[in-house]
This record gives sequence, structure tokens and C-alpha cells, in this order.
Amino acid sequence: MPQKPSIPKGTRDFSPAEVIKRDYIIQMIKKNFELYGFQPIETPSFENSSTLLGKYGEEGDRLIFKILNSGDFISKVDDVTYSSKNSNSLAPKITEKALRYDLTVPFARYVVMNQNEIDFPFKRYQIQPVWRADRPQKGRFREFYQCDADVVGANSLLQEVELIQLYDAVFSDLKLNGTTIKINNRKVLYGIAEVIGAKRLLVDFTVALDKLDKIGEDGVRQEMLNKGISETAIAKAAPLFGLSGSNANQLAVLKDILQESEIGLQGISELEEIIGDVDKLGLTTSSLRLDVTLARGLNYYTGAIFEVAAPEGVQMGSIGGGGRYDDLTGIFGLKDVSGVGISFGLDRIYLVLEELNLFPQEISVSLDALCLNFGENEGRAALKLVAELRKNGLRADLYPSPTKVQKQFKYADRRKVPYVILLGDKELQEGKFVVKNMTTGDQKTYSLSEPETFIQELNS
RNA sequence: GUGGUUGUAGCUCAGUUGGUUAGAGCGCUGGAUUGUGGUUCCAGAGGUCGCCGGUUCGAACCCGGUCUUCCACCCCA
Repeated sequence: MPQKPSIPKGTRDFSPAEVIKRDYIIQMIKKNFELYGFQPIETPSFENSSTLLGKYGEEGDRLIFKILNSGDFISKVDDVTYSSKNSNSLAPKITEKALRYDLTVPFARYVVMNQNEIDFPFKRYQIQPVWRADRPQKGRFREFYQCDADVVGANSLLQEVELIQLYDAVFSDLKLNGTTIKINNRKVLYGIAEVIGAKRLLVDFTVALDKLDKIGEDGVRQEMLNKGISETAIAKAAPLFGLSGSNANQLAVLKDILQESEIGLQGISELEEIIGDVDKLGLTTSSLRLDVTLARGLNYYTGAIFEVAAPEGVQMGSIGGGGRYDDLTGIFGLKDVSGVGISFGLDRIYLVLEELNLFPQEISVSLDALCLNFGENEGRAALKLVAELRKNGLRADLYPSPTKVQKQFKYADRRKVPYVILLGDKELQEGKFVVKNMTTGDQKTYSLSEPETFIQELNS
């Protein structure tokens, strides 16, 4: 009995039409990465577990796909661990490798390993799949692509400014107008936690604050209480819940709150500088908005943090994110190298473009001309013509077998081929070929000895 | 990890209270049309009702388990 075919949950096959559309997005991103001076690298699909574990917090570790060791791995486990039936103690002994969870940590590992060859500041881009053992839901998969651009070895805030412009450039090229680039600063969040006396609960505080737009002010208060943040602390943080208005207004309010926090004020001045510069330079289709509630779960961010929201009206989680991490390479032994980077979520951008119908029609045409097959002799002559067309840069093909003309036409129609070439017995004898324009239905005759005429007319 | 949801023809989905031979639209194949697609008409093929077990004289339908889909939470692109 044949096996019923299936693929693991959260993974997908991509049809020709889908690959072409994905490729369209990738090309736009790649083009802009290169315009901004980034260089490509690639890293392995899987890393040593020790490289990845502990970098994404407890939740992150849970979502890392672990790879079973090869060979007779179970016999090497000591009896105590084996009989404990405890996954947490057993897993490290039988899974020494794991699929990469993002591109930033492998990049940090790469920088440290290649520090002697790299010319700093190093601007790299990387477009590769990552894997997360998550439950799939809307816009969430277990295998998906990230497109990252990071700069390491440059402390200047001009990097942040450029990365914001890069976001804007890519989304503008994709005609995805109206995206919001949200910005915040970890130092501001730290400062607030410090001022209200909840420094120890910084992560819980920011995670709760992050949910403001989702669960509302009361929900956030409740969650903070549950996490052990005091009433008085929450009361002090209250001005944040209603924070709105222009970026400048918000900054003024924040500055007031953060008077007592040196780090907080430093975050404010960083934000002022970045936002000020972006304002002066201007953005094409995106807007930059300060959002104090923006937290981002990844633990390694230390300065600016970004997140990109799809245009209003599209239900989709963030389609990009990033930020500055001052010491990511530190864990691998390279101190004092600051990095800042952004990421594009290819799969989510795809879903948004699809929903808004923003993929250009042209890209789905994969063949310019199809030559029909009328028989052995005609086919042979057609092959010569097709070769000629291909030499001139035309995507041309000969229908492989001389089946019914009707069927061949139907095939051409379905593949959205704009021109069908007829080269039958009659045409062959007269040294001609007929071209049918599939959109207008018009037919035109050309000489077999001068196929260039057809190509020239196409290009004009 | 928690809660819900879905699975019937290649695809999208109907299917009454548990009762004869499980249906539709689209698609596919053939024909009307032996050199003309996208429109029309006619005919045909196509099913282990996700899988395993249970209840019953009898299960697509009820019950349990399992896998899968989608959604929300946690978290995140």
C-alpha cells in the first residue's frame, strides 16, 4: 500500500508561482542591502547547541530544534541521567547540535571566529531559513526566512539612521506603502524600571508593557501585579500608558519621568538624535514612530530597538525587527564590539503583499514564446527557431510532443505565455512562421530566415 | 507548553434523527471542432468519508485515542 505523502507541520512546499514571488521580494531586499554597502555571508543550517542555547531566554531555548546525535548515543548516557526520565538533563547529552533559531547569533559566532580576517566596521547581510519549534498560526511557521543586515564595529548612531532608511527603501521598492517603523530604546526601558523601583523585574515589566495595545491599560496593570511589581511602582509608570502625540511630545514627557536615571536620559538623547536625523533626511513611504511600549523579547538588545508594522488594516504580526546589541560577541570572547542590525520577515511580507495584491503581474510570466509542435520534421525546424530566439534573450520553448493543437494552445494559455508560434507543414514549405499574440488574438507571419524581425518588434 | 477548531473526489465544500448505491461546483479526460487558447454544449473517469479502536443489527454522522489544518494564548518574523 502506498504511503500517504505529507510534510511536517509548519513547513510548506512552494509552487513555481510562489517561488517567483518570493524571489521578487528577495531581489528587492538584496538589491538594497548591496546599495547600502552590505556584503553577503552564509552560515550552516545547524550549529553546536552550546552556540545557540541561552541566547534567546528560557522561551527561546524551548523553541530551538535539537538534533539527535548520530551513532549509538544512548549507550553513552550515564545510568542516573538515563533513568531520571528528565528531558532537561538528558537532552544536552544526546543532542549536541541544533538548527539555527535566527541569523544574529550565528553571525556573532562568525565574527568572533573570523575576527582576524574581517575588516571592521563589518557590514554583512544574510538571507537564509531559520527554524523554530513553535505551534504554527497566522504568519507563523516552523521554517521561515529571515533577511538580516547588521553592522558590527561601529558605535555611531548614524548606523541606526541608515538602517531606518534601508527599511524605508525596501518597503518603498515593494510598493508596500504606509509601513510604520516603531523605535524604542532599551536604555529608556531600563531607566523607567529604575525610576519606579522595579529594576530587578525589568524583563517582566517590559514584557507586560509591550502588551498595552493588545490587552489595554487594565490588562497591563494586572499582569505587572501578577509578576510582583508593586502598586506604587505601577502608579509611577502610569504616565506611560497614555503616552501619545508626536515623537517630540513623547520624548519630552519621558525626559521628565526619567530625570533621576542617568541611563534613561542617555536613551532619550540617543532617540532624539536618531529621530532628529531621520526627520531631516526624510522617509519615502514609511513613518518612524516612537513607541515606549515596544520591548522585543530577545535579551541581547541594549540600545535602539526596531519593529516594523504592516500598513494599517492588515492583520499581521511584525514584518521586521532589529536593534543594537553592545556585547553580543562578548559571550564568544570578543569584547567591546558593538553591533546593530535589522531583519526582514520574508514570509510575512509575502502574506502582506498577497493580501494587498501588490505583486506585479509581469513576474508571473515565465515563458515569452511557445512554439507548437506539428510533427517530427516541423518540430526539428522549430527547435532551430527556438534556439535562435533563445540566443536573442527570449525565453522560448518548443512543446515537446505533437499532440492536438487545441491542447497545446490550452497549455500556452494556462502558462500565461504571451506569444504562440505556429510552424507547421505549410509554413515550413514557405519558409515562414506565424506568431499569435495571445492577449489580442492577432496573428502575424515572419520569415524563418529573419527571426530578428519578430524580436525587434517585440522590443519596440 | 495551554485552550479551541478542522479533516468527505485533484481543489473548494454540501451531506437531514445513525438507515438502500455518499453529492455539487470547479478542475481532469474524451467529443461537438483532423491547424487555434481564454466562451459555450454533451459525455465520462474519479471516494478506505484523515488514521486506529469502541458503541450499534447498522457509523461520514455517536464515543475514545492519534495525526493534521487553522485560530487564540505564551512567545515571536
